[in-house]
Amino acid sequence: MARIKDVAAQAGVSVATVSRVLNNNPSVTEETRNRVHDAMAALNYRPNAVARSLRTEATRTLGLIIGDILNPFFAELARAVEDEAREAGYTVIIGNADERADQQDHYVRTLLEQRVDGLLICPTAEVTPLVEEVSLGERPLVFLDRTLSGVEVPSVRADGSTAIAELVAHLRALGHRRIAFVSGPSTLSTGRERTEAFLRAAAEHGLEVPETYVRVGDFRAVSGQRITSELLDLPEPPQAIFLGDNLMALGALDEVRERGLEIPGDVALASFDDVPWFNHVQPRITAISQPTAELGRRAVRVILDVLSGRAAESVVLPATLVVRESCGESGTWKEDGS
Amino acid sequence: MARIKDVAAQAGVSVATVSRVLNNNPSVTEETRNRVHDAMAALNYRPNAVARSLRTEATRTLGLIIGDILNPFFAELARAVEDEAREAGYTVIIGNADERADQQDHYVRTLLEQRVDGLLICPTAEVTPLVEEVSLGERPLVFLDRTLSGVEVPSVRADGSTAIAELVAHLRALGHRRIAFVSGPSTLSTGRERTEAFLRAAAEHGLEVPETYVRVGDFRAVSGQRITSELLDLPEPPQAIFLGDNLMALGALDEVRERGLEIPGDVALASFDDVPWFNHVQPRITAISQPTAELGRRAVRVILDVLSGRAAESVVLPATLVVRESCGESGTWKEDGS
DNA sequence: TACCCTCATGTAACCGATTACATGGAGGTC
DNA sequence: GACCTCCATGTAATCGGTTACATGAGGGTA
Repeated sequence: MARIKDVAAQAGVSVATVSRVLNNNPSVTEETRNRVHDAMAALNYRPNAVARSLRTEATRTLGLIIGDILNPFFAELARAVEDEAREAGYTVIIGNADERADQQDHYVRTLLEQRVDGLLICPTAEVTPLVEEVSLGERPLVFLDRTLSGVEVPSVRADGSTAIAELVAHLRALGHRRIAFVSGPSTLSTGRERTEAFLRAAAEHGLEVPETYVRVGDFRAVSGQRITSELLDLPEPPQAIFLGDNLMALGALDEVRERGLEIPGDVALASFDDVPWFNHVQPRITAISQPTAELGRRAVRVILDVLSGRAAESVVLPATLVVRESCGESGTWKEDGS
Repeated sequence: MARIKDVAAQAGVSVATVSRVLNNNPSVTEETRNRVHDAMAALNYRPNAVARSLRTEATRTLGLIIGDILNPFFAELARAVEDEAREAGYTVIIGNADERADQQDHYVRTLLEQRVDGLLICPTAEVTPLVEEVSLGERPLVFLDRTLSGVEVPSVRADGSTAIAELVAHLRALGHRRIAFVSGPSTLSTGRERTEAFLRAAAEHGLEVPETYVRVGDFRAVSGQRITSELLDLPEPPQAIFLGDNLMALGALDEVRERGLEIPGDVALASFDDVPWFNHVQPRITAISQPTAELGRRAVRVILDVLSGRAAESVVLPATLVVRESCGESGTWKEDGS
């Protein structure tokens, strides 16, 4: 493979001049520039980004660690991150942590060794020593979608409080009084905050929420299914179940269907995370929609801010309620555009 | 950030010894090894993969270029590629070509500059000069899911012929005689071969397929919707529509629903690419399922074979028909496990 | 004691770029 | 013509590892 030295020889100039052409340094004559370009074309030259990175101490690469690319929420996030990064001239390396702390750490380590310029992490529930250590400033780091309590890192996420209050009001208006909530792990902001918002809204509507109605899942489908099963087996099962993410909603849907129950007649369902297929099932699933793509794009901008020496400001964007049919029919819904 | 030199100084050895410890060279004394490990821990040393790659001319990184990570088929493919690569000690960089040749080329160029050890490409319809050039052997290259006519590159893909024949038989058994097929671009194996298999199967069942029933889409939802609309507007619309991938099926589903038509009563639908949500819509969509994850894993193994000097053998795995309800009810179906 | 072998470790070249600094030719001024 | 300035280009150090080869201590043998 041709190196800069070969191009220089072919063009009859020094390697410095070729490097200047590569980096669009204006102090190269038009004529020399052309000769160099011709030489590059003739030799089919491809600059070696590895060598460049070693010298410049910058890889123009970002690392992104997500729960699982098979989860449509993370897929959309990843897509947005990649789009925004590409526009800024960066490449993204994605790691699937699979909601496991050890695999998350594997990718953190690998990406740091690869010297990514910045790291975007959707952290798992557990605060690992490695993540804590990196949060001290080893590399620019931004938490995406979730924050970890006790770890000071700029974050980009959605706030669902208002939307959750709207959802509770919606359920209440449809006559549901016994509402259960399946949250994510309490160490994650997405678990803790959503639970608090739910309980607050329920209290405001004078709804009593027994402890058995507030459950903790792990953001995976099986836990949604298991917990739904347990809820439906209660002596007094809930009239509505609100799932903390789309995968647990999928599990809940399966469980309800397996039991031959009707939605929303026998039990109403709602979910955090609006994903495309919610709009294609019968009945369509009422959900709280996060500005997913925007979260991804903003996260990249925050990292780029840090990289260019600006201060990093955390970003919180509002989530919105998208009313469909899975909680019941009513004349009061808003129409959903899609 | 600590360098190997710092570790060497701290441990009172030379950089060569530290390097030997890093690479598990057995000729280092137990005692020295421990001293070096202690020094690494004390300095929080992280080996610089960029420097290592420059010297060893290997990055232990693979490039994967897919149509779009938002397409569940590609997401599953990417996930499998990443899992298999990780197990072999490789990192994967994913690029979304968005079914656009220019963006595909952007990633091919970028990944080559990053010196990925191998490239897995799900090629877009157009054979670009760049891809052709790379196919000549610049880097190990494997085509995934699709092949390009006229480009000699090992490939890993599914063969749907048998499953398509089964699908046509299934449709025929349910009484459908007018069957339309929406294929992908004819320059792609996934377009060409599926069309041929469909026409052959139709002929075997004595079905006449007018030209207006064989359409070419672009593997995106809008084209599925548009073509479905055109098909339904024909003086003699088809009784069943078979879509060449899951996104076009999504578009078709939307179009049928918008017109208030019943599936399968007014029109039957079937799709290539089985994706999870096909099993959660009403009626559940009959589809041809590819061994997606296996395709991804095998592709990585083929690339690793090439990297270790072994001969690369193309892999073709069979796709299978998964009968559900979107083509009609009948006592003769096979049950689908999920 | 002389010689050789083994083996843990050290020295230094190298990978392919970037870039601070050096160089020297062209052109301007007096 | 002497001198200065400007600027296009060249020279060589550098980034942080790996590794071929050198080295020298220690042990075995005659």
